[in-house]
Amino acid sequence: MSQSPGQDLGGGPSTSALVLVIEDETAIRRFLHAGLESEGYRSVEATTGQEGISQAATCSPDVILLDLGLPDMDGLTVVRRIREWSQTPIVVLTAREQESDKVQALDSGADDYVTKPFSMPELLARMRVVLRHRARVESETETVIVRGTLRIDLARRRVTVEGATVTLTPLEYRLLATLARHAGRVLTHKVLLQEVWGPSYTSQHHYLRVYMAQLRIKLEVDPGRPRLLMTETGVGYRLVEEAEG
Amino acid sequence: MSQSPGQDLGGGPSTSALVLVIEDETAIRRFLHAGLESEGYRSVEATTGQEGISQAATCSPDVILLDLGLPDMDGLTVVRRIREWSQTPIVVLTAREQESDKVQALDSGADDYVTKPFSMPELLARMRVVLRHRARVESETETVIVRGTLRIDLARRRVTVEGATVTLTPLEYRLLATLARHAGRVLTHKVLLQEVWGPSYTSQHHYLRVYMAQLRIKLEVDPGRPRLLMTETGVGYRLVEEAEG
DNA sequence: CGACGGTATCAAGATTCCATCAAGAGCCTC
DNA sequence: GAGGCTCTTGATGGAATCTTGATACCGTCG
Repeated sequence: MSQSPGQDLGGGPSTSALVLVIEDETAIRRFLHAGLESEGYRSVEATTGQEGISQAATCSPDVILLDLGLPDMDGLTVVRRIREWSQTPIVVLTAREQESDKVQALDSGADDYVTKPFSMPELLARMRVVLRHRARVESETETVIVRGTLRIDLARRRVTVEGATVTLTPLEYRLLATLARHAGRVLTHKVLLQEVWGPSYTSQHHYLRVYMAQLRIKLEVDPGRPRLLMTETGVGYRLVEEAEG
Repeated sequence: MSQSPGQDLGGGPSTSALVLVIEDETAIRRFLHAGLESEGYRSVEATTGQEGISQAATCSPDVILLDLGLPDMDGLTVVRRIREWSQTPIVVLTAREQESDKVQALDSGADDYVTKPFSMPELLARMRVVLRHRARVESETETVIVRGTLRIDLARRRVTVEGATVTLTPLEYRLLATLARHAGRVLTHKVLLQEVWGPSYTSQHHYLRVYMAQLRIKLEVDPGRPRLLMTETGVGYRLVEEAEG
């Protein structure tokens, strides 16, 4: 069952998986680099969260190894930022062994959590797991969604209406981004609450109402008659599939 | 990004995820059962590998928790046997912390590996990870049923007649979706009521009549002479197998 | 023909769900 | 600590949906 990084799904000549390593400590970075190389993976490195996020966008890696303890920004934020537009598997790599850290990272969108000191064989095995998931679902979500005058750029985290930038609060943006990532489909109240607020808020339907209203005020031409953010009574909400006339 | 025990696109009254627990030690089984129940998961239990494998086949769980140290057979074998025909996520649960065990289990097809003593919150978080993978796969599988001018897109929860979207109430949709999932077959009153309204409504035949009439008004060309939603007098209802001329 | 079991249709409460306004709490900046 | 922004929470009216009862239909059988 074990699967080599050089797995070739009928593509080009040498398609070894590309690993993005986001890690500030040089020693560990070298260690990882050596281990990955010996298994035939190609790797790209970043030493800050900012750099990591932009690398994730530009070099479209097959898997991301992320140290939570970066100097410039919170690791969880890095996970969430990447998840806003990318489904690339993320394996978190950290010295923190606290249960709450693990839960938070996993709920933020990480696919696995390995605590230092970790063993390279185990890390590699866990990478194979997330890679074989990915092999099954090779889907690239588009990063720019346009619906009429509304434009959502998930990678740049920018929302414009008729060309003018709309400033959204963090929660407003997350809600909109979640809907945008699944544009055209209904997302249930529960799913939305869980993705935007977290697993323990699944019954706070009220939050959704307030924030959907807020988004409509900022995005819709006539907030009373939404044409973009539709409500599916008793089920949830939906961002329209196509711009309508 | 996390996924709750109950993602529900109108599939039924209360669809919480089903967890198969394969564990021989009673104490741990109880502990797991309690933890799962408090999060709203339903669970099924097996105490041997054999039993576990057959349960995995019969009750089609959403995720499997598997103890590697079963009395009757090797845990790895259980993983492999299940993987021969099923993609259901498997989280391995064991006292063995040896690196080689982990690697073997993961490479055999397990999706995660948690060592005892484990914390329930962490286990639940890891379950959410594998469940949301699964949810993504499922939501991207297109299931579209076409009968003449009627088109039912189960993934998008969208119904159109001659291209025009028909707005259905939650109950209307659930009823239609249930019929559509078993298209061609007769569903008895009892089954329909149970799937759509819940187990305690199996005698409310009246509801069915009202809602079938409603669906026919919205979907049929001539509601008085149904060509799609057929009545099987004394038995139940049926969505026609093929579009008829 | 008339009764009967099962079915279809209609419409009016009852209930649930949704949009909106607004005030208070928490947090960060200055 | 003042001010601004954001998030949480409560209250309210209104819309959509569900439930329920009354009534008409339709074929079968006595």
